[in-house]
Amino acid sequence: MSTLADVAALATVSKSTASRALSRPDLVAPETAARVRAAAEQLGFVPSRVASQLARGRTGIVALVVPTLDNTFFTPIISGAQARADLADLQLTVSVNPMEEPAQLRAFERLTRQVDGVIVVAPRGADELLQAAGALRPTVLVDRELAGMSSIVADTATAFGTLMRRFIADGHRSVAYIGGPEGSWQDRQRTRAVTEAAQGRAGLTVLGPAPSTFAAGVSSVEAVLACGATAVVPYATSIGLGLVFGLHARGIASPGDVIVSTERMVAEALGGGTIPAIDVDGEGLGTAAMAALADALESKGAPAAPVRRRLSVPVFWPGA
Amino acid sequence: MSTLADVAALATVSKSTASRALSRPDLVAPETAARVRAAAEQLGFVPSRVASQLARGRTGIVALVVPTLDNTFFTPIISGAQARADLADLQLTVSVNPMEEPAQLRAFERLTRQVDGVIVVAPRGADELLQAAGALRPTVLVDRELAGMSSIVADTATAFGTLMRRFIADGHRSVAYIGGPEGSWQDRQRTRAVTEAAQGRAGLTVLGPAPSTFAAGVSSVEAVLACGATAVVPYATSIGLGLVFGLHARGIASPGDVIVSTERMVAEALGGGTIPAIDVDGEGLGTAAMAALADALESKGAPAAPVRRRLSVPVFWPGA
DNA sequence: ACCGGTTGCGCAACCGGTTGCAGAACGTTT
DNA sequence: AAACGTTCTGCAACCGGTTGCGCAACCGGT
Repeated sequence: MSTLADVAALATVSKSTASRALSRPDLVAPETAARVRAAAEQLGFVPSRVASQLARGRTGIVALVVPTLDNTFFTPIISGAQARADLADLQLTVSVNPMEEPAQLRAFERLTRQVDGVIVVAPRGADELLQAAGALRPTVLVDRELAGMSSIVADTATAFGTLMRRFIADGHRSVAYIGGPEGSWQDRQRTRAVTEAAQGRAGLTVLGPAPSTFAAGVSSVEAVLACGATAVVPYATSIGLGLVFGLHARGIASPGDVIVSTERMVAEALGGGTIPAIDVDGEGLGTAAMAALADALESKGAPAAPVRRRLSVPVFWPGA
Repeated sequence: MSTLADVAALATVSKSTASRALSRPDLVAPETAARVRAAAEQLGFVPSRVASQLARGRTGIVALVVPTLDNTFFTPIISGAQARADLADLQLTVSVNPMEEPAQLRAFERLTRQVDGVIVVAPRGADELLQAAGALRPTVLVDRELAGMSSIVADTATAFGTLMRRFIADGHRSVAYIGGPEGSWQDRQRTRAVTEAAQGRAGLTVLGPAPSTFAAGVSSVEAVLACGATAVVPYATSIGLGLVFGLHARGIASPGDVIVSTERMVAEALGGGTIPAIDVDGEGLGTAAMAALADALESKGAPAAPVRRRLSVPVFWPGA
């Protein structure tokens, strides 16, 4: 393992010059920079992150907190954040933490002290916990908005409203919305949106709350049939998938007798263009969040005003 | 942010004594240790990980490399590893990297140098890449075996063989195995196992290779019907789920006309005890791998012989 | 020839812990 | 009482980069 000192010696310059040549080449003579670079190359020099972290007083690590990995909604967010982190030369560490109980908050605090900034995906965590979290380090919330904090959310509420209006325009008179987990921020937004859209134009049944699982979808078949809905908008992809499965298992055609909106990719696999779908760009959420965080870390001087972005969510309609 | 020096000053001891009092209390007088601890407490002292990493020459970070997060097979592994890492006081950083192309190997190497050890889940990566990886740092392979390297694998091959034998015993005369992604190590094991199990006892059609996706499952319906199989063992849960969907969509009952084995949880949701299933303990893989790695890191002196564990995979049969 | 202004580089002091080594203080053995 | 062994503590040198500051060389301008 060669160190900066080795490189400096080989290039016959001082450690300081070597350091500058590698990290801020504009501060040294081009010829010198080249010599140092060549020396580094020759020795296979890899700067020690730890040492530079210590010297700079920054870890260069950011944490991404997700409530669980069992939900395919979160994983693309991770990928997106990861990609963007690489760009900003930040190390990403993923931590699974629902942020719902005090013990989890403690774990979160321990984590937080070791990193420069945090991205938190906490659909259900308590407001106060999140607020406390944000006080410690620059923080970006994903898919949730909170006064005074930066956030990146997918505007699924609007998309759900659109779906609802389209269903009604298509002649559906009884529509169901299957709500998400208890306490979900997004669920509140979506419920509001679908309610407003249906207002006086069609019968809307709000089912749930339900966990975002396949099983929950399967077992919601009863309720859906009971309320006589001919179109269903489920909170989560997995719920929708379960529901369609449950319907099929009963010999009910979907799409056909009952139509269930879902997420783009799944709609493709299920019906190839015959099913209404929305396209939530999970990776986009991740990259946007990481970008916002990187910006916040950049402008270390000024605390920077909270960023608040809503990513629009396209709706795909059969035949459109 | 108070430092060790502050603590030492408050406790009127030297930095070295303060350090020892906190990390190796047996080396100082009990009374001193208590005083230092009190001082640390009073100042809310949190030792800087970075500083101690630099001094010790160990980062205390381990990396877990997974090929993708889009596959629910990998996520429990992460959770398991995470939990076990906490126990060993190791930071876990998850990196998404299929380890298939040279560029990815370079990224991997960069990552590797920053950590104490690595857990690699690379179902498809080339042997040489993995071997090269292992040379750099203590490495544990998951779900793949390679000469000279530690590995933890789920013994799905045996489980798949059992499924096959059961199907045959149940009277199925034409059975299909839907293979996994090209180059998958596990796929080779499983193909061998099912082939041996079917040997001369029933017609076996090996389909695939196919990516481990829902869509691939849906589009494998044709092939399954074409070969006249009445029982199917799919490589991945997602493939099986897609297949069942596809069958239902065509009005073919499953279970009924065609039976598809799957993973425990899914079987539960799909048919509640009517479908043969295996139960791969993903978390178990993760914890076992992390445990093995932690051990290897502990015994830094001796390189420690490679550990090779196979976790047995239970098979659930309807009515059993 | 003299001067203010770049430009490029090196010295040395950091960042915040860890640890080998030596010495002080005290107890034990002969 | 001398010699020796423990136990505890402090000094100072690390780990490997980063950066403020000062100095020398060199620039064109007058």
